[in-house]
Amino acid sequence: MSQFTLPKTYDFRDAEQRLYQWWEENGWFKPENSRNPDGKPFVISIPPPNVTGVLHQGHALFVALEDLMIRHQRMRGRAALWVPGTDHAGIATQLQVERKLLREGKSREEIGREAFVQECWDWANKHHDRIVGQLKRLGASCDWDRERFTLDEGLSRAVREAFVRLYRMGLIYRDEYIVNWSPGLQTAVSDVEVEYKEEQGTLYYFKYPIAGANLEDGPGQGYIPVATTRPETILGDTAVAVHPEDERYRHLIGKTCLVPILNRPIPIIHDTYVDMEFGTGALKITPGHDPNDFEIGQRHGLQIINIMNKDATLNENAGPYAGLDRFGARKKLWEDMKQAGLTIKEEPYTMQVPRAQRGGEIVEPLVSTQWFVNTNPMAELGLAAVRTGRIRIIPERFTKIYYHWLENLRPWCISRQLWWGHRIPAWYGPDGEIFVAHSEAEARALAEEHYGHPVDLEQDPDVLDTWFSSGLWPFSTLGWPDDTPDLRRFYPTDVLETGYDILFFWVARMIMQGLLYTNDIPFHTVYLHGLVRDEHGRKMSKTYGNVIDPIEVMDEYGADALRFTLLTGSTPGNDMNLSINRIRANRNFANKIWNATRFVLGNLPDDFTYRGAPDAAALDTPDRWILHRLNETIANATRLFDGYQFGEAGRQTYEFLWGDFADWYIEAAKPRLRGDDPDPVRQTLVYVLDQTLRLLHPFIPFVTEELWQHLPHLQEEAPALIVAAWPEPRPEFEAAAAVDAFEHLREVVRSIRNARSEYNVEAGRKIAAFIDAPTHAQALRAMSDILTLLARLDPDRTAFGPAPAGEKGATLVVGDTTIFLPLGGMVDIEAELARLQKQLAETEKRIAATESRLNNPNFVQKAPEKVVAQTRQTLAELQAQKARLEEQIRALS
RNA sequence: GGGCGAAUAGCUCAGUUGGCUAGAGCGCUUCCCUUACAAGGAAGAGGUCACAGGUUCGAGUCCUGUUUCGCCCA
Repeated sequence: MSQFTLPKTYDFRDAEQRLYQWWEENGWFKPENSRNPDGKPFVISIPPPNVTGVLHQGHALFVALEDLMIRHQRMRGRAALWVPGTDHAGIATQLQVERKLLREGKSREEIGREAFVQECWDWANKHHDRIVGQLKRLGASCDWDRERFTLDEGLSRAVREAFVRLYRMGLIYRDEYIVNWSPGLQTAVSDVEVEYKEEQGTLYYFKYPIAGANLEDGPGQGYIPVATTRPETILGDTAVAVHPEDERYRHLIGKTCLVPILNRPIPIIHDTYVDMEFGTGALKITPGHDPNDFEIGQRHGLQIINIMNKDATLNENAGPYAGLDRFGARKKLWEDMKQAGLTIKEEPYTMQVPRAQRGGEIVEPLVSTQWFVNTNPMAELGLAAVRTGRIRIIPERFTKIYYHWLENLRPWCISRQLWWGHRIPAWYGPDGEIFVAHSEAEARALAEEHYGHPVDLEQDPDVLDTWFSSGLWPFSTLGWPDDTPDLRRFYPTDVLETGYDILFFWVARMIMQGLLYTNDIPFHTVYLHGLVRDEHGRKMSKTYGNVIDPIEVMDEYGADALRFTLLTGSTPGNDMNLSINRIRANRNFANKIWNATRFVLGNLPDDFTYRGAPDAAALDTPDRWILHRLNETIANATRLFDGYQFGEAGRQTYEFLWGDFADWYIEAAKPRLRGDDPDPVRQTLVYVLDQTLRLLHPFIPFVTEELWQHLPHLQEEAPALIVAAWPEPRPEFEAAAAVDAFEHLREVVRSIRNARSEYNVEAGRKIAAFIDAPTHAQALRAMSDILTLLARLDPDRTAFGPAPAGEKGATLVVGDTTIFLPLGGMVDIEAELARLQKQLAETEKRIAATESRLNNPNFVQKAPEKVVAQTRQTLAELQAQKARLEEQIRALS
């Protein structure tokens, strides 16, 4: 019995938990314990998940990708650090807690701010362990000692510092401005938090009466026809605008018209913004409730009338409609206008409805006093960093989107009328004077200086946009604003990996704020992944019922299967469709590796001594072939990793392990393990497996580590695969001749298997064969054990040399090798001839194509020498094959 | 309206400096429980690489245009 044994099946449930704990206990997630602790660091900051969230495939994908990069770089010898953490997710969390209170029959107003914030903390603390535990299940090799939370003391200090600095630079200001108001959430939200949905609505046409005229005088005389999708905003109109060159209305410019029902006089103005083609060509202007109108209003010095309360009911400015909600008012006003003969028509209209990203309700443009960041100077920095190549975005096409966004930035509204979040560090004096400071004490001191005596201050009740604190993440997590050892050693970070959907929300703001506060880029590479959709490309949603829950998937198929599927099924920046079938297939892959390893271990004697890379001099053709292929696979995988082509690296390694190592090398090893000198084969088996497990570890860390622990190792080897060295190709394993010989053997075996199948030879039956191989005779002879085993030939009746004349059988031509299988009556001559003719025709077709290429002087002259030589060799082989085929056809005819 | 992406086998997808007969998984057909693995093995069927031009010795890959679908921005 061997000392190297493995259970019959892989129990990932046990292994995953055990290994994760073991890695963590040994400190291998920490850069201090890497092979090269003082070497160059490699750092990723986690995109902090919502602390109260539940793991979804988006999390699974980013964990898979980032853990892959971290593990790969750790193996490459970098001091790898993955900084973990969670986000307080202002609106989302506050909504959850409010719902919880509602279930208990309470409201946040009832319990008050302090108690509510405490409830939020309890809620966050309670849910924190769940999301973190789920990240760990995926295998995330984060340094948990460095875990941060966006609301923890250190990060809160960073937020205050950032705010104070921006304020002092004049880049943060408080202003009355039109913002996106979410009536349900009772807060302002920023432009990026509004999504425009195409929805079926109505375009209402009506008459704007001209002061002193009669409606009966008709359009352009008695009234101006105007169209709107939101009639209730008529009540807040402060002008009607027409295009200065519009012949229909030109004469009305400067006149006055009357707001329907309210009869408030407003001017008729001209502005080139007006689209003469749209609607009636005349535009009602509501600066208080439309962002475009707001700007027109500013240009023309128009009055701003706010007709709406914060809960989207109308206020006293709406006259008789005060107290109605916005949609009720719309209906009632339109009815009243109908009665007054002011309406013209209604027509169905597809419009862009602004909805809150969170909650989905219709956002109301509203003028209110908020805090804003003037992002223009930061945007310039952000643009320069990418334009000069200091920061690279992968895939590259997103740089254009990034530029466009930064070039068209509007002021960023950062105040939120919420309770859960970073309180704005601004205090107001009795006369409204603003004191922005790091702390209340500092604010008091400032105030005292200002007023000459101590005064009572009141802190701004609002909190900051969650993305404001997230924007500091890469450096605030490392200790900024303090000059900590971590900040010095690990900043700037290396790669920022996240979904393309938060390029604006998060990535751009991190770049801008990072550049401004740290005088450095926060990372040199942005890697963007796509969305995970269901098998047929639909967005996963609970209402569809097509959600593939990562936890359930891991329960059933293991974390490795999920990771490998996510990693090999996607390309950067593209959405991926996830299917259970694929996950199952990759679970099978883990099982394949497990069983290949069982085979290898089962063939090692008790006294086996592993010597590392095999001695090339002691090796045979199959060994040289697999080592050559290993070299190629290592080189390709490494190159692909360096180019962020992780999926392709994984697929190629998969193909190598399954298609080359398991299907051919192990099969070829079987007879040789029973031979005189099995040691080189054993060394090669262990070595190739060891190296392949290393290549696969970043993709499927659990099963590879578990198996690697069972493999024999050199004395000086690392204690765990997670900290073992990434493989490198070895020049002494280059073996073109062995590759040629073994590939030919593969072709011969396939060809015989094919013939057996075609002639319905029973799978178990061993048959005779004559193999006439001018070029590959020696190699095939040397591998005859393998050949007879794999092709199920009878060794006693397998001969090298031409077939005896007169026998009935099948003739196979592989290059210049001819194989004769004396199958007697099973074969009929007609069928044989037809098969050979078919192969001949195919061969001739390829010869013609190859010749025409070589006959083209341009090809010979312009194509790389390597390609030309390759083509010449192909042609020679094809011609040899053709000669053989013709020979056989003559013999049969 | 502007921009971007996708279109390759029945399904889901790879295919990145342009270069052997375009690959994989699943599904399908036939055979096989051969002591690593039936979650497996062997053989096989299945593709005018959306369409039309162009560049090139050579195009699934580069360029132009068209069609369909999807996304982002205004």
